[in-house]
Amino acid sequence: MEQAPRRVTRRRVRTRARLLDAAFEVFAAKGFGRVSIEEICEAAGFSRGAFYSNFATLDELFFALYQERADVIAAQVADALAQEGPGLDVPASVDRVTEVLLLDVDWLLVKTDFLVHAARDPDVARALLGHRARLREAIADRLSRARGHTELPAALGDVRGAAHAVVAAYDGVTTQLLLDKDVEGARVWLKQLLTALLTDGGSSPSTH
Amino acid sequence: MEQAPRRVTRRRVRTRARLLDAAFEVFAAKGFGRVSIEEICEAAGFSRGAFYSNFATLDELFFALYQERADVIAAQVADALAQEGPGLDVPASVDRVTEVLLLDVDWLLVKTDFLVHAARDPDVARALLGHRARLREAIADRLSRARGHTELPAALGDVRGAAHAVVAAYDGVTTQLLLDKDVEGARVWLKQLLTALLTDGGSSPSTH
DNA sequence: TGTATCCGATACACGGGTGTATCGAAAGGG
DNA sequence: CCCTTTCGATACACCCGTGTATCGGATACA
Repeated sequence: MEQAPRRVTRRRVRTRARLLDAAFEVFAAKGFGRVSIEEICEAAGFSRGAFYSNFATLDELFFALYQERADVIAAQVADALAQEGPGLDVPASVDRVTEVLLLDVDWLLVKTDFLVHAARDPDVARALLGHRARLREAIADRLSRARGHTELPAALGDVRGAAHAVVAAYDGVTTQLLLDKDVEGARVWLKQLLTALLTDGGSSPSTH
Repeated sequence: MEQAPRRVTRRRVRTRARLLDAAFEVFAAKGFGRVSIEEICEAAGFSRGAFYSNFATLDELFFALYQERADVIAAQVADALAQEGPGLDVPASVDRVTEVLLLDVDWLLVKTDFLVHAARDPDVARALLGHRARLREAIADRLSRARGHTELPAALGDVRGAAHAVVAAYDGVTTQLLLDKDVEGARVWLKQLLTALLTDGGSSPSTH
């Protein structure tokens, strides 16, 4: 298993990275499924030989691409959640997280392509589900640490239920954003939705 | 403009319908973008000539397919919302609507494909946005008719905001459903989310 | 039933993407 | 500084899907 190359190469990682970056651009522009291997190589300034030397199939590249970027985003979110001491109020965290998320529409496009892809491939679906589960867990942790400062409404059950709701709200807002491309609107709307879900009674922040 | 055929044909509509049905199956199975015109024709039992006689491009067929099915679903939802007199409580409507929605995972697959497609084509996006706006309007109507029986939490602003939230919740639940394929779970979860959003304080229905 | 029209099947030419095999050049160890 | 190893470019054979033009059978109307 794993016939590793003897010398751990160096330019290899560079070209691999360039391929992934180019793939991101092309995927965002045309959508996975309407993209050929050639296009990606051309965008990266390589020939197809470079591709086949680094990946076996387009799916494999797509998976690597998603994993890479998703990990970065996840780290950013974790950062935003972990900042400040164990017990700040939820609204502040909401603000900070919504600032981090929903930034890059291109990423959302690729992400949704990946979702659609995963929906038809059980293995990929498992991976994505795992990723989402980890995200929910981080959110649940944050929420439980905020207990006492802001009590959650009981409607969603325990903290994990609330985390689930947060993710659902995020996905819902994403869907609309993909169509109207209104990032700022999506941000305030997400903030509103989250505070409505997470704070009991949900005192409207825009009812000044 | 519109060079209409003299005689309004008859078998034409039959083959067109068969093509659309076949397209739905193939799209659901493989995803738009990984489907060739030939595949659809083969699945429908036709040759490519039939296709080009009825549609100019795959996109056109996809649009027609979406419009057709979406209209059916929209009518079903409107039905479910319009049933019973002007002022029943919201939870009952929630029950009935969640019963209608989230039934067919294949439809969700195609629908999401269409979303991804629309996200990259402004014209299609406009159409989809219009469809969603009409849906929100129907929901808002229903909610305003229920005023007094169940007061909404103020966090979402007016009734239109609440309708927006309902759609977002639906989209969010859909995303998860695409991955875990757990229709019953999604239904329960959507019901829970909606009641949490729409009833003040959101008394949990499972906290007997 | 005849007949003008329509519809879908067939044939053809073409472009483009795929995967593999081979080779020259870069990279890094000794 | 040489020399082995690795990487990516090039070339080749191939398949598949597209779009169009043409034709024969089906269809609807008189």
